[in-house]
Amino acid sequence: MTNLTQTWTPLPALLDDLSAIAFREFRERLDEAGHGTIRAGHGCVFRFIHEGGSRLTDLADSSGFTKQAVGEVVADLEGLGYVERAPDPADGRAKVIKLTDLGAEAQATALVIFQDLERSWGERFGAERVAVMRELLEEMTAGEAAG
Amino acid sequence: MTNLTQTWTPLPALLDDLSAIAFREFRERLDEAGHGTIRAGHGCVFRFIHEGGSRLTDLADSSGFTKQAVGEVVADLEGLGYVERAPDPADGRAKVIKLTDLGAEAQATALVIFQDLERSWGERFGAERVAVMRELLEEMTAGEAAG
DNA sequence: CCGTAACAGGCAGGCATCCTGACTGTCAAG
DNA sequence: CTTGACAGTCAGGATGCCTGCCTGTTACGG
Repeated sequence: MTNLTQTWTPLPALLDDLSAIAFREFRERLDEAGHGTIRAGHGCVFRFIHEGGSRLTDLADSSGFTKQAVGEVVADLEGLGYVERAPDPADGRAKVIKLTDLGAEAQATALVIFQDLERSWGERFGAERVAVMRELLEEMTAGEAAG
Repeated sequence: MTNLTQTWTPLPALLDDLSAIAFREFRERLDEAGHGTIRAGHGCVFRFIHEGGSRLTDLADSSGFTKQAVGEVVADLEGLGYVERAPDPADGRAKVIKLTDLGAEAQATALVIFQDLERSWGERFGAERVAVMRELLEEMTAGEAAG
């Protein structure tokens, strides 16, 4: 699974491959935990929502998607009982999107799965090396690592 | 760009973030090289095609997409002049998909860009650490690293 | 040989996920 | 109290992938 001229695989391709493997595993475990209806696209909410609630526009800006796209995700999650929308008392235009108890539980479960997966990788491939990779990834993504 | 509860970002999310940054940079340079019409989805051909030509089914199996999806990509690349389809002399059912000279040139250019990008990352973030990441990624993706 | 299963490829249609554009209602500055 | 900016939503469209079905070819068991 990865070739080009059978010799050398570009790093971005490796990143994608590993990401796909990881997310497949992640969703499997999330399903076992009873949250099988959560899809990858829902991450733009779970990943960026604030403790006290977030506005749609904030989620859109943070995730890089449009308001419409995130709005659809939020409507979906609302129907599934993971978030709820309430009018913002401070601004009549806005609505505050908050995780429900179920949503918070799912988010916490997801966090545990991710942490467990990383720990597991450390055991199999070397905690030191995985730590190096994490640190590097954090640095590179922090400052728009292009170039 | 990357939060969850503002504290810790799952590795798969970091992988995706970096991948997105890298591919954006990649496409920009590929565009400068005169291959701006090549899209991400075309990778399933450029990445897995064999030197002497490949069958559609092989490309589909290697890339993990369906024959129909890859077929569409191949038709697209054929229209752009990057590949050509010829009947397989050994099997009347099959067709051999081969890179044209233009396609080979594009593939080579892409390879150089990826190598250059990786070298550049090494300079900015430490060649040693980037090498560790590459090695780790290769190991993890080689054996279906889940678990 | 021949009939049948397996296979390569392609056509049609569907669905999910994202987008742009246009709109309503609310806020804030003059 | 008018005007411009902004929050959110509705409508429509592009894309990229899928499943289902079909044709033509090959390979194998009788």
